[in-house]
Amino acid sequence: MAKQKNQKPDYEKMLRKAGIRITRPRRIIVEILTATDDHPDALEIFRRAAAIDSGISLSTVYRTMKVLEGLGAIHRHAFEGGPSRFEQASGEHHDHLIDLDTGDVIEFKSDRIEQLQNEIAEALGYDIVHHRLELYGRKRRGR
Amino acid sequence: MAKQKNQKPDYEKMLRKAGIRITRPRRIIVEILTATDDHPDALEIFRRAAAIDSGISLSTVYRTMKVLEGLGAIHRHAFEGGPSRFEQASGEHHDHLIDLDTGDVIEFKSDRIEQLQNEIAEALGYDIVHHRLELYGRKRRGR
DNA sequence: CTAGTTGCAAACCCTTTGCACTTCA
DNA sequence: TGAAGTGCAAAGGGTTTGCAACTAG
Repeated sequence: MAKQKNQKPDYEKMLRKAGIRITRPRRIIVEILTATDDHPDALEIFRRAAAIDSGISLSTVYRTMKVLEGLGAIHRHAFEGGPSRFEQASGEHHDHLIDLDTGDVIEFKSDRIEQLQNEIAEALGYDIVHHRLELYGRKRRGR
Repeated sequence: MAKQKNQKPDYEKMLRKAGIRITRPRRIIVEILTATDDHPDALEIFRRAAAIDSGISLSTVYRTMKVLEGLGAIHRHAFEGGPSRFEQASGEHHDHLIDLDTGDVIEFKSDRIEQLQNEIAEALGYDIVHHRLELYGRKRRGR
C-alpha cells in the first residue's frame, strides 16, 4: 500500500469511536474537509456544504468544527485580521507562511526552529504547550 | 545620560509631529502606556484611564490605540482567545511567551530564529513583511 | 424510543462607526 | 473659529447558544 505524503484522517471512524453520531450534515462537512487541501474558514465550508445540501446551517458547521477540533482531527488557525481557518490534522506539525496578497497559506517546517523554541522556553522555565509561528509576506518580485 | 534598556517613546512629541492633537483623553491614555510594562487590552486601559478621568470612553481608547499604532508607537498583539493587547513600541523586536495559567507575557528574542525565518521565506520565494511567533506554555513545575 | 443533533434566531464579545456636541491650536 | 476629537448608542463581524423540532442508533 502506497504511503501517502499526507495521511487524511478517517473522520467517520474517529467520530464513531468517540461515540459521536454521524449525521447527514456531519457527513457532508467531513466529506468537504477530506476533499480540500486549503485552509477554508467556517463560512467557506458552509458554502461548500450548502451546495451539496442547502439545509445545512452555519451553526452546524461551527459546532462540527468544534467537535472535530476536540477530537484532534482538525486544527484551527486564527491568522491575522480574519476569521478562523481550518485544516485537517493530517501529517506532522508545521507552521505557516501567509501570502498577504492572496491569503494563500504555505506550510513549512523547521526542526531547527522548533528546537530553538524549546531551548528558549527551557531557559525561561516554561514547558511549551503549543506555539504559533506565522510568517506574513509577499511573493518576491523576480527583479 | 544613562541609556535605558527600554527607551519609551515620547508619545506627545510623536503626536505633535504627526499633527495630531493632544487632548485630555489622549494625554491620559499615553500616560498610562508610559507607566506600564505589561500588555493590557483596551478594556484594561479604559479602566485605568477611567480611574483618572471617569469621562473617558472606551471608543476613545480604541481610537487612540489605532492612532498610536499607525504612528508605530505601539504594537497590537492578538494572542489566542482574547482581545487585542497592546505594548509600547520601545526597544527592539521580540517575540512572546504567554503563560497559559496567568496570561502573563514574557518577551524574548532569538536572532537565530529570525534568521531561519528569513531563510525559509527566501527558499519559498517570499519576502517577509512581518511575523508572529508565540509560545504558549506553563511554568515548569520544579520537580 | 430517546438522547444527541439540528436550524433558527437571538445573544455574545470585541471593535468600529455615525452623529451631534466639545475642544484644541 | 473650525477642523479634529469626543461620548454615546447603535451597528458590525465572527462565533456561540437556547430552544423546539428532528433523527440516528
